[in-house]
Amino acid sequence: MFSKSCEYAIKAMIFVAQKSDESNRIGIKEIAKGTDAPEHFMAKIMQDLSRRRLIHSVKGPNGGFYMDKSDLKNSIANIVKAIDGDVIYTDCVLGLKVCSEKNPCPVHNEYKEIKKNIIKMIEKNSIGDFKDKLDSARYFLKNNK
Amino acid sequence: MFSKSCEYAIKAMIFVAQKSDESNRIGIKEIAKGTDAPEHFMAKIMQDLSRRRLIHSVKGPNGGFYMDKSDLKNSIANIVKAIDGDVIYTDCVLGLKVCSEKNPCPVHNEYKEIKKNIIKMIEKNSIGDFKDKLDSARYFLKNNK
DNA sequence: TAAAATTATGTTTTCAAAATCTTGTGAATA
DNA sequence: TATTCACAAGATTTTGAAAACATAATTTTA
Ligand code: FES
Ligand code: FES
Repeated sequence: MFSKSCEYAIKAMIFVAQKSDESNRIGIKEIAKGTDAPEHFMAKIMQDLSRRRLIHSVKGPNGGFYMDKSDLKNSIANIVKAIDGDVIYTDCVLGLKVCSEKNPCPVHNEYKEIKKNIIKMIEKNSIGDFKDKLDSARYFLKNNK
Repeated sequence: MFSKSCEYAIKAMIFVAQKSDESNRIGIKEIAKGTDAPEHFMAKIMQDLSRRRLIHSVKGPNGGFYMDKSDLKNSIANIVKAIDGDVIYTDCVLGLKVCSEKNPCPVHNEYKEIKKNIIKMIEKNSIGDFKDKLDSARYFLKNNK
């Protein structure tokens, strides 16, 4: 559904949202550990997110990543679009070039509703909402060992 | 959502269902053309489907692939399971090792419902149903040019 | 023997991951 | 105050593996 990069990106965003604030940044190593992601690969993803201004970063000693109030308002959809583009919005489940009413694949009508729900899922919840969820300690970003 | 192989497999099954019967087989070339798939890649997929008895094949002159009555009863889910395994049934949308109620990712509850619908979509419709849809000529296996 | 699937093997492309090099920043210090 | 140094992100390149696609040889059978 999402690319590996995108999965890591979402987890990283939620992780940073929970663990950091304006004056308390968090480094790439911790982010990688906290999300079960390979460090170098995660570093690259964080660059993308930062370049696209979905997250703030500070270089140098005591530097790291953090999210401010407005960052917390971003939806999962914004992350997905930044990393994977709009494939989720335009893809046909059977791989036709475009998904459309004019040239629908046999599964189109069934899939249409599912797609709607997927989009709702990623658009209605903001990073901030997920931060709260994680705080409640009933949700996880990695498997318990 | 599905692998490329799986997309091709589903299209091929629907195509053969529509175009063939017991005494009227259809060759790999036609299947590839009719589904916009690379011929040799599709050949391999057809082998898989045939080995797993989701479709019948006959070698030699006038040979080819065809589906009998019982083949038509297969659901899309059977194809998906044959090609992609059960990832659709077990995967976590954020890539956790396992999707479970005990160790849910932040999106688990939202995704749970979507997953249910996806499974319903692939289980409730049989290949035969899609054959009828295609016959109605309002659905397509490839893009109109 | 010719037509067709089957099998085996090879190549290319894409994606995930790792490594390395560059740039910017804060703090110590002379 | 200017210099330097270490720390941390940013950017680029390389490697690895898997998926997608292609070629060729083999078997089966009308
Ligand atoms: S055309 Fe296939 S999902 Fe819309
Ligand atoms: S744990 Fe992530 S979808 Fe169920």
